[in-house]
Amino acid sequence: MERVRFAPSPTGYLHIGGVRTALFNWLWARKRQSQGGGGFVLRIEDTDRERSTQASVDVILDSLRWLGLDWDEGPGVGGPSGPYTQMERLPIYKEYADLLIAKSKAYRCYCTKEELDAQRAALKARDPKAQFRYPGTCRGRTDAPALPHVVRLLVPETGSVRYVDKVFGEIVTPNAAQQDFVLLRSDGVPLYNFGAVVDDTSMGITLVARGRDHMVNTPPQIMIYEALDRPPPAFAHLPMMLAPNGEKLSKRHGAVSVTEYRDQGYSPRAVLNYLARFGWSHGDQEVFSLDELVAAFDWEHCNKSDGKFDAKKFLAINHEHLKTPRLTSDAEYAARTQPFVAARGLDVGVASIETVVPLIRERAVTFVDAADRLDFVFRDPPAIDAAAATKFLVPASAPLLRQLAAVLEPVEPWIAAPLEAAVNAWLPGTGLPMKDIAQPARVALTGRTASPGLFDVIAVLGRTRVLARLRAAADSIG
RNA sequence: GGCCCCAUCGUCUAGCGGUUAGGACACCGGCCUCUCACGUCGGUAACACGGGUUCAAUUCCCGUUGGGGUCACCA
Repeated sequence: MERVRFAPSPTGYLHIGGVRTALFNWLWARKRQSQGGGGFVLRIEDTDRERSTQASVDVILDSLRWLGLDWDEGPGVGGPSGPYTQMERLPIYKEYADLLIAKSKAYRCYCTKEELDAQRAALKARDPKAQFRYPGTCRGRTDAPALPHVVRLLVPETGSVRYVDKVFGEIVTPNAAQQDFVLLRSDGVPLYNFGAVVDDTSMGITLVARGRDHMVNTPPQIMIYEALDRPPPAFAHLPMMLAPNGEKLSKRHGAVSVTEYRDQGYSPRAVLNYLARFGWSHGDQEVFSLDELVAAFDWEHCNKSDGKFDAKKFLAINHEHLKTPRLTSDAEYAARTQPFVAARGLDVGVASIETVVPLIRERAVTFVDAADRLDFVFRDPPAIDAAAATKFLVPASAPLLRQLAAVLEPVEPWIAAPLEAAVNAWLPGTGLPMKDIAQPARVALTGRTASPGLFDVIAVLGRTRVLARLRAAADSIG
């Protein structure tokens, strides 16, 4: 059984790059699950007590839930390998550290941070280019567990660590590049590499997939597995998602937290679709449902080179998902749009919205955009755009709007085709082209110069409101 | 600087020795048309450079250049 995990640090919002890591793991777990066995574990790595907060844990869990990335084990759902929060696992790390010390694979170090900082500074002063490595001061020192100490791994001076990355292939790193790094801090809290290894091995993780920025952590982690006499999991590193200018993607480059995209009216599956296609491909296919992603995902087609985030393409993918009923049903579309309609001060139920989704499906690029385009349907009287009125609600159009109202009034049934037929029958007598009547009518009915097709608008609004709006507009012209 | 990684249109990518180097987004035109979209047709646009290997390199190897990651009692 393949077991993967996502192990975020609760030090802020869930970053879009983090979502991609979670997604790839999740996709793999779900794919394996469909093939017989797969598990997705969520673990909170909160050992950085300075920056970790419960609020952040909540945001991360909410974000994952919104995205639909459910976990089989972890916070909220439990599981046999808990607890799933590192600060609740301190005894386990101590147990593993003691084991390593007993096996002489690790040792207690009594050097203080101040002493080490001083050594680092001294070296830097002597040779600015030199790289400080812990000199192994406490390697042979008499053990005194009662004294304050950290636990360091005894790293071999020679040799190298080799592993085969699922996306990068064979990676060889000389041991000389490592030092006797710290496993456990003096307060008993593990450092990242040790905590990750102890958790991954004790939770039965078989594949670790994470960002390429973690690739440098893999050799030391493998050393820990070896010291523990535990088989290391497989590793897969994902290329990084950079900002358009090649820098690390951060707040100053625009929205990077999942919640922002949620609030901007993105579809969670569009977010996942864009992220999945970033660093991974499946022939020429660009648009995927979640099921298609699960079925198609593999490590072989993961890319090795870093990429740059493209907000425009992201938006285009979102538009694609909103356009396609197969990817976003009317019901879901309405449910996701409703909060944004409500935010505009319109008290409208999901059911009412659902009936008009077809009107704006091809046009709206986000659910926020959808709410905006639907405003005229639910606001009565409609908000008339001043510029639109100045341009089209001119004296000459007043009689036309009244005539149009008269032409439409008796139409039966009140649906697009006969309504359009009625107007087409009337039009020749006016000697005007359709656009000369359509634009003033559009502004009168929707308040804007751009809207869904005029006859769809007329049909949806209903006889009463159409006649009222046309006549009100004509009256307003004076 | 040490160690590690990467390199196809502006961007995301297909390609796994022989292709008119394909798709998508973006951009620019045409068509459709009651507006805006959608749709559709077409266009501009890429193998970083230098050596090898080979009958043949975008593809394999080496180097150069460029870019990135990381060097903590952060993760």
